[in-house]
Amino acid sequence: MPTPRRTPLSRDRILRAGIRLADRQGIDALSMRRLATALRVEAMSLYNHVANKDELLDGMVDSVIGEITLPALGGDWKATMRARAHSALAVMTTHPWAPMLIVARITVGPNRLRYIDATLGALREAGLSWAETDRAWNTLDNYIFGYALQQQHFPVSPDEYASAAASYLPMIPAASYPYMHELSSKVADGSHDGLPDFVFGLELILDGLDRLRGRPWQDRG
Amino acid sequence: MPTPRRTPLSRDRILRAGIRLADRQGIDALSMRRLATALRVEAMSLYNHVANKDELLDGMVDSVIGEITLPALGGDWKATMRARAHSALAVMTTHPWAPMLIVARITVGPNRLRYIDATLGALREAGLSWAETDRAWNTLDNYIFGYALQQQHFPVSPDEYASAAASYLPMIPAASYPYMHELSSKVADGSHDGLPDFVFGLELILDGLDRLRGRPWQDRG
DNA sequence: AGTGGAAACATACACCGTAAGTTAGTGTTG
DNA sequence: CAACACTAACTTACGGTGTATGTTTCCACT
Repeated sequence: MPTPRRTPLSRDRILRAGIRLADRQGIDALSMRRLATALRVEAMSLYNHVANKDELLDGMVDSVIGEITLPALGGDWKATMRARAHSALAVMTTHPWAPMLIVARITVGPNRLRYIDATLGALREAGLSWAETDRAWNTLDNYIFGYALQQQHFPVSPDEYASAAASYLPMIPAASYPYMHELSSKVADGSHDGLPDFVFGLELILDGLDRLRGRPWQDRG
Repeated sequence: MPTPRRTPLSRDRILRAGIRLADRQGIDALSMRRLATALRVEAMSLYNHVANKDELLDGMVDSVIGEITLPALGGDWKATMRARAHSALAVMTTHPWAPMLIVARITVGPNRLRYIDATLGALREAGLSWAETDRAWNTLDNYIFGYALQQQHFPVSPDEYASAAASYLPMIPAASYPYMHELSSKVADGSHDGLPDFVFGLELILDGLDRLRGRPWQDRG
């Protein structure tokens, strides 16, 4: 027997397998038994490395947050925050189950701490007060993860969006829902794409922060 | 036997009981069996009125959305949208389980349709193009529900926030997380409340939309 | 060679959503 | 009034869940 017949389990191996499984089969498919099977092991063996399922999910979340490229200090703050937002969204797109868990459990792992710290740094060095930095960070992340959630659960894919709008149109009578009806019509006939637009809200917020930044001195701490 | 010994079930009674149960015990406590028990009935009887648990949740969600006061047409658009946002947040605070379900399942009931339609109307009549209206609505709702989610899962209550920050401080060494550490210090010593601030991001977005609105004509449809 | 401890396995429990089948009560019709 | 159809309740059962508890295997060290 040259190779050990049992490759040993480890917390890291479990986390990676969990992420893989959730990526491929969806978060609902991630049960302790199924994850164990994927690792060719019995369910209870996992408990030697993670306390329980919640801790497993926390670990997966923090690992995924680690994939987001950290904002760097010293450059143009707006470009930095823009890049951070797009990186976060990209990671959330690769792991569609992640945003829900991120907002559902606040527990912070080391990666999340690092992520928050770098964000605070970029905003603070951009000239915002501490209070403004705190609020700016929250506003950005609320928007980013809110967008990721909405995008993830969208029922139709972008390319079939127009045809979907056309087929839903009868269920939105103009008499009851005039604006909804007209907007859907525009999507159906192609005069408006109707696609979710991450950039729109992001730039709105960034511009708003910029105006705040350029404001004359007042309650700054 | 003057009164019927069994008060008949109904979809509406089930929905209301579900909302009550979720409000009081949390959404995890809402199982078909427990809900049935609360209604003094067997679990399977519920299936005569709702197709399955998902449909039950959809009904609860749409009912809750119906509690949000609809934006009215004709007034100051900004005040209207501000009121809408605060009403939505208030409803999400009364039913803390709701925002998660709202973003998790896109299915639209009549109340949600009405809610969206009124929102589109207010924005459209404020002078935004259809594309801008669509994007503005999404930006606002991403922020509102993102905020509600974050607020709901916050681990400590506002009044013990400062003391919580003080106790967490040792876990955030200044060497590893300088900005996070300093921000937490400011919360601990009371020089920054650190509380989530709904208004900050909301007004940022509303101001941004206002600037868009006053912009010279271009791609407007 | 023997032994201690880590980590795997096995069993069991209470709970979940719901398919399928059965029974009770009520309103309609002959 | 009797017979019936329908609705909506109940009962049972199945395969799944997270995990507490107890047992066994195997490796690394003396």
